[in-house]
Amino acid sequence: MRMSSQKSSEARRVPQRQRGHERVAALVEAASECFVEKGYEATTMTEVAARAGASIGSLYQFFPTKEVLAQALVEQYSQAVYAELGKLAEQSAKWSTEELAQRLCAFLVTFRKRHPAFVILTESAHAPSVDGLTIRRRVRAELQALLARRAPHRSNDEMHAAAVVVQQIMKAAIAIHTEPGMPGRQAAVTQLQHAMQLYLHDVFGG
Amino acid sequence: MRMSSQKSSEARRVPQRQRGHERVAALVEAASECFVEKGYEATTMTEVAARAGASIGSLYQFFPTKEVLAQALVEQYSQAVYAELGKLAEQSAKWSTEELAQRLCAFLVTFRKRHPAFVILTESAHAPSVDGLTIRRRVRAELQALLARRAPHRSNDEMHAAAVVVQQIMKAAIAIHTEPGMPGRQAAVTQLQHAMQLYLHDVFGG
Amino acid sequence: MRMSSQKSSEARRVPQRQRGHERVAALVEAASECFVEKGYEATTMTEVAARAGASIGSLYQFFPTKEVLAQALVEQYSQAVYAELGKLAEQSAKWSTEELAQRLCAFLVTFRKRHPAFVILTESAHAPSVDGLTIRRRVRAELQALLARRAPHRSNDEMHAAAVVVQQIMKAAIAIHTEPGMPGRQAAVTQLQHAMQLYLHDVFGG
Amino acid sequence: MRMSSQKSSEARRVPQRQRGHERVAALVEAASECFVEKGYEATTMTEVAARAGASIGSLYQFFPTKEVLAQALVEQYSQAVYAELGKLAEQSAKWSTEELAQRLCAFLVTFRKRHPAFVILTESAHAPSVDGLTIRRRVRAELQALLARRAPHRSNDEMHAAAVVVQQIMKAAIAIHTEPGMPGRQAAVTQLQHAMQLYLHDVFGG
DNA sequence: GATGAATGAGCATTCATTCAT
DNA sequence: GATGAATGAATGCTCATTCAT
Repeated sequence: MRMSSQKSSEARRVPQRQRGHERVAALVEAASECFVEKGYEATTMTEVAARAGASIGSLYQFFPTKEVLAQALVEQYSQAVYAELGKLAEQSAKWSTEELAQRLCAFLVTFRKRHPAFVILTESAHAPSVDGLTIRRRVRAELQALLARRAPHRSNDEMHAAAVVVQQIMKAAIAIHTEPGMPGRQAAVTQLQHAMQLYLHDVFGG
Repeated sequence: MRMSSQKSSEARRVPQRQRGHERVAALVEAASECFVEKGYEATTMTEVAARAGASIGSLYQFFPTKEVLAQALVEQYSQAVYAELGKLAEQSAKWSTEELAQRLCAFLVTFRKRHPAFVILTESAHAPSVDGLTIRRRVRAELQALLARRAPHRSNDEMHAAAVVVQQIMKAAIAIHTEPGMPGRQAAVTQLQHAMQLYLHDVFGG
Repeated sequence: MRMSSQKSSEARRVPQRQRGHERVAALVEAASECFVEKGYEATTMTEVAARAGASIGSLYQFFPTKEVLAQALVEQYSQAVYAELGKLAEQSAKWSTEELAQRLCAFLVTFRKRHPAFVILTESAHAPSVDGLTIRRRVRAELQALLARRAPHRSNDEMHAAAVVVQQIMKAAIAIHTEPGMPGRQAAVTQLQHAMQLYLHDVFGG
Repeated sequence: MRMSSQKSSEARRVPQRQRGHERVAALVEAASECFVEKGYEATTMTEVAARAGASIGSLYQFFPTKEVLAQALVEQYSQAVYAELGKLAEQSAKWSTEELAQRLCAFLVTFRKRHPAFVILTESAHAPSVDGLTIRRRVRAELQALLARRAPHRSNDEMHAAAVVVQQIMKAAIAIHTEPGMPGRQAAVTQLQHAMQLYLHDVFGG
């Protein structure tokens, strides 16, 4: 007796055997690599399968569409961001503004190192219907909550705007880390942190 | 005897007649629209030609590959950025730090409104071999020069780092302007300007 | 020692247990639905299995190919047609020509309502190698016998030709019943019966 | 200046050069053969192209979809049926009922010999969105008009029903002609004509 | 016997690019 | 120079069938 409706074009099929789980893991890993190296559009399902040591049919067994494949990755990663962001928020209470600025600037950079496909899939404007927007908003909401604890005297609207700014600076940190062959990269990172710190000071104290 | 007839197979052919210039203009315009609407990869040469009211053969007469077409667009636009950025630098001497911050945040946003394809082609990491990197560096250099006039006591390295930060904040402004359906967008923009101002104050005065 | 264990690789395996019979019944039922809804070619083994609540492997346990599956359906139904046609022939002795015409026109229509896959699989010229021809001939033979009782003075050849005509009119009845949204369908059916009656009169009496 | 909107998935592209017309003709011819031999679903675009001596890209240049290809065939043929049916109607006035019956039975059979794909594409229930229904209705309407001239005393509804019956008998003629290896085919055809004649007599005279 | 993962040839379709007219 | 037909490798995806567990 089945319950899940398998529309073949709806959701991914969930592996039910040991072998299946391993396959899916390899597939996801391979897909991640491909997306990072060549972007969503230029990644071919054939190559993903090949890189995972699977047949094309095997790939489609679990991910009925390239889009679903990308969504699965994003889903996986976005859960991780939320979780790690939550942890950051917890610890943030005991940090100085300077340390907070530093941690925030490092956050996405570090995350991207572990899950490189996340940022690529999320930012890519013309990628799939992977809803980067939804994720960005939720991240924003978490940041807003984090900041609000430190500036209880500010309105929600003020905190939202601040969260937007902080989020953009966090993204900027990635860009600086990512740009190939940038001279004085470390100094630039430090300056960005400094800018973040100045802004946070203003938000918390002003 | 023609002057400067470029025969290197990778360069676009320069139109020799009036009619040709109109053609090229229409082609470039059509390409720009397509790239904006669907991104580099998803844009087809056939559609560009069709939208310009030209035949596919005609398009290839002037732009021997899709990549060259994109590069032509970027070339055109990048000249414009440099020029406008130069003008900004000239005028910047008489502005308060606040006004400078505001102008910098508005700069790319305004530019993008006039030339939407520029940012798309430039940012898209996996698009063509359009060298966004070169452009980014030159823009950075211009910003560095602009900032250096106000902070003569700073070293070149310090100014480079500051230019990187400023550039990133300018890009952030685009992102905020571009995100669909963002609530409190105006407040966020204002906050970003504020962050820029705080940072510039520190750079100039500290 | 099993009796009649069919090992020829093209024959379906006969289920040995209670559970197996239920399975097969569900499978056949599901297949019937699929064939009716989407035709032979468009029906996938995977969907048949899913609709029967079975796994694809289970389906192949009993029906080694898609073709065998279709043949099993046709086999099942064709036995039923022969049987029902036999009953019709028995009763036909006591009917007026008018009533006979009416019954004949209704026969396939009624049968199709109970076993919709039969006609689809049988008529579809390019479907499987289901031998619709054989069935058509046997049905024809039964009709010929039925008619011959009423027209003993006619030769076999004459009766064969008449059976062909009657059979075609019976098929026509299905078409009229099946065409979607036909206006005045009832009147058309009545007219077809009338045509059948006129023809039978001629055959029997002329 | 173009006028026709080329939606690439909408309509077929019309050839504009000599070469193009030849290609299209060859393509259509090849498609017709394939559809006849294997039916709509089993026909592959690759084979159509190959049989026409064209590349697959060339085929898609003119027929953006397999469905459009089929529709083009049907369109072409249906215009021909209407025209020939019109001619038949004109001449029918001077025919005896017997001759009319004979001509009607022969009509589709003859047509099918010249355009074998027509019937296949039109009758195939699960083919494309080729609207066999629309064509069938229009043919029916023509038949109704033809019959109405001979039976002015009949109502429209009566004539419609009669047209349905006549059309079905015409289709039956095809079936009899088409069935492989039928013994006594000629006698059967004659009987079908006879049945048609009996029916027409009744309609016209009764 | 049941299950579901694995396979890969095959299909419709796309698109950058070339070339004859 | 312009036009549009030609090309074919490449892509996303399907599905009948096999097989290890």
